[in-house]
Amino acid sequence: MRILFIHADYIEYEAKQKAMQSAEDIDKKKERYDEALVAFISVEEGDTAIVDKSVNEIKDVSKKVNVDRIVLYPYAHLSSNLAPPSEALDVLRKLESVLSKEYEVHRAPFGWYKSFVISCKGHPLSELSKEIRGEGEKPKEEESDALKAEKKKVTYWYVMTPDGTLHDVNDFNYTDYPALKKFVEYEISGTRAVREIPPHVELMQKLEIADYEPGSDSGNMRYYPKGKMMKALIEEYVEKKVLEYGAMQVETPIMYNYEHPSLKSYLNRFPARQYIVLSGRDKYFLRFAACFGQFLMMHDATISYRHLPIRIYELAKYAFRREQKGELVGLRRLRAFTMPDMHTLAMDMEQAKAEFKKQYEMAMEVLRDFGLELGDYEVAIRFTRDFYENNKDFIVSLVKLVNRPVLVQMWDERFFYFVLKFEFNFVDSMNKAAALSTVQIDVENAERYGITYYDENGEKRFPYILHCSPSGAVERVIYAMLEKAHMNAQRGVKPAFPLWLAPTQVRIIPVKDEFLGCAVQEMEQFQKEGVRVDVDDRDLSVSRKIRDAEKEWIPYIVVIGEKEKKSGKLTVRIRGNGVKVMDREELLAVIKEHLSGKPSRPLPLPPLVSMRPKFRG
RNA sequence: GCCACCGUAGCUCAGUCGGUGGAGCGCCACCUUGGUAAGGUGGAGGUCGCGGGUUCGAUUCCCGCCGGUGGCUCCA
Repeated sequence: MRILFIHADYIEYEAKQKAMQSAEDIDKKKERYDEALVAFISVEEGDTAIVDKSVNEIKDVSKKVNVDRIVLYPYAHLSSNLAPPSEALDVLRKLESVLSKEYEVHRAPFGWYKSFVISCKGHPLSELSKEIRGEGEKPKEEESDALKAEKKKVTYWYVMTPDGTLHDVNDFNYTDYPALKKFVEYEISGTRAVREIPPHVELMQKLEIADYEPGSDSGNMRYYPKGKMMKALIEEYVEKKVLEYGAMQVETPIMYNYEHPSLKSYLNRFPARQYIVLSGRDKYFLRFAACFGQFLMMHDATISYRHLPIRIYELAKYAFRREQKGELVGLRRLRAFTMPDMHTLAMDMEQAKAEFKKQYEMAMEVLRDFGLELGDYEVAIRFTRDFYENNKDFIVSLVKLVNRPVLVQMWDERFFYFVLKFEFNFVDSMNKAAALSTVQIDVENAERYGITYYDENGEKRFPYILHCSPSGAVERVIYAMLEKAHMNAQRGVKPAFPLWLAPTQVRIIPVKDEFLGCAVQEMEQFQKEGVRVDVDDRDLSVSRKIRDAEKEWIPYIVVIGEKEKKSGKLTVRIRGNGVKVMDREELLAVIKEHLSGKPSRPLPLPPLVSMRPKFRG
C-alpha cells in the first residue's frame, strides 16, 4: 500500500464521472472538509493482509500532526502494482471502519474521476509519503539518483573496545558503561526525556552566570559578571593551550559576502542556517565557524612544504547558527556562541594523522582541566570505510588512548567533507548528548578554497586540513560543568566548579562587626597572592552568611572572630569536606597547587558582599 | 519550522467560575552583634508577557504575536 499524506487546511472534491463499471454508488457528489489529514491511497496486491499495519501508520501520522479528522482518498496513481478494484474497495472500507472508532473519518468515493482542491499547510510533516508492506515483501529496485545519494549515506554503527574489536551496537554489554549506552541511544534513535526544565538552566540563573535575553533573538544570551569571568578564563585557557601547541593566532571578519564563489559552493552544501546581514544593497551572512576567514587567508598565503604542518587559531566570537527554535536550550544549543577554532594544514595523510592524534590528546587534557574526566564524556569516532581499511591500527590506537569502549560510525562512501572525525560528547542528566571537543580531517576544502602549498619539486599541491576545537563551544563547556555538578548533587556530592574557575575562591566571614577590620586585612593577604577573595560584611548571622556562601558554591569559607584574632590561625570550611583549623600559608599552598598553570582573573564583583547588586532574584 | 504546555512583584509560586490581586524569598527601615546552611518587626514594590476582539467592565473568555519548556524535525 502506498499513502501520500497531506495535512490540509481544507480539501474539496467533486465526483465527476464513473471511471469504471464497479464504481461505488454515491448520493452526494461534492464534499468539503476543513483541518484534516488527507490520505491519498493506492491499494496494492495483497494489501488485505496489512490493514492493521496501515491503520497504525495512519494513526501515527494523525497523532504527529494532531488531527482528529481523516479523509481517505482512493488514489491509484501512486503505484503500478494495483490490487483489483473489489479488493481495493474492501481494504478502504476496512480502514474506514477501524479508524472510525477513534477518528472522524471520511472516504472519497471509489471508482470516480474527481476534481479536487487542497490546501496543504506546508509545515515539515504536512507532506509525507509512506509505503506499507507485509513481512518478507521486498521493495522494487529503482536506482534513481536520489536513491544512490541515499545509499552513500548508509551508515554502520559499532562499539569499538580498546582491543580493536568492533561490536554490534545492539549486542554490546553496556553494564559498566551506562553513559555510553545513553549516548548510543541518543545518536541512533534519539531519546525521550521527561518534561522538566534542564537543570543547567536553573543553575546558570541561580548562580548568576548567564540568562536569557528577551530583548535579543532567541539563543543570544546575557552573561552576568560571574559568567563573563568564567567564559573569559575558559577562553584564555584554551588560547594558551593552542598557542603552546604551536598555533598562530589570527582574527577574521564575522560576516562574508553571499556571492563569494568559494563560500557560495560551501553554503550550498547545507541548508540555510545563517543569520543574514543587509548592508545597503549587499547581503552578507554571519559566520557559523571561523573556517571562512581562515581559509580565505590561507588561500592568499604562499606556503612551502617546509612550513607544514601550520596551524592557525582564532576564537570565533561569535559564531552564529540560526538553529531552529525548538532546538535551542539554555547553554547547550545557542544561536550565538564562542568557539575556539584551529585549522591545521598537513602535507599528507601521515602528517594529518599525527596531528590528529596530538590534538585528540590535547582535547583530553583540556576537558580534564575543566573537571571533565574520562567517563564524564563519551567518545565518538566516525570515518569512511576506505579510511578504516587503510588505517585500522591508527583508529585502534585512538581508542587505546581513552582505554574504554567508544562509539564508531562508518560510512560506505564519504558524503561529508571529512574522512575521519572524533568528538567528545557530554551526556547530561536528561540523557541528551552534546559534542564538546572535536577534530576532523578535511579532504575537500583545500581544493574548494584554492589553498595550496609547494612540494619538494616546486609543484602546487592541496594540503589536508584539520578542523579542531579542543574544547567545543565555551558556553557548552559551562553547560557541561553545570550538568555534571547537578548530577553530583543528586548523588549527594556537593556541586562545585574547578577552583580556578570559581568566581569567589575564598570568602571571609567576620563573626561580628568588630572583626570586619581583621577580615579585610586577611582579605588583602589573599588578594596579594592573586586569590579571588571577598568579605561578607552584611549585618546577618554567621550561619546565614555561611548558608549564602554555600549556595554560591564557594570552595573555602573562612570565619574570623575572637578565636582567630587570638591564635592567628584560620578556621576554614572546605566545601564538602568539613571545617579545618589551619595557617594562612597552609591554605594558600593548597589553593596555589590547584591554580598552577591556569589563567587567573580578578574577582568579578566588588570585594565587599554588601556592595553587590542582585542580578537575578 | 511543526505539535503541546506554560508566562501573575526582582525570584519561586498561589488566586480571580469576568467586577484591576496574595504569600515566601529578595529590597528598604528599625531592632538584634551573632561561631559554621535562614534572628525579629515594619514598609515599599504589580499595565497579571505584548497587541487586538467580545463585554457596561478583561489579569480571567477568544484571536494573533513575543518569550520559555518538552516532543518531532534538525544539528556543516
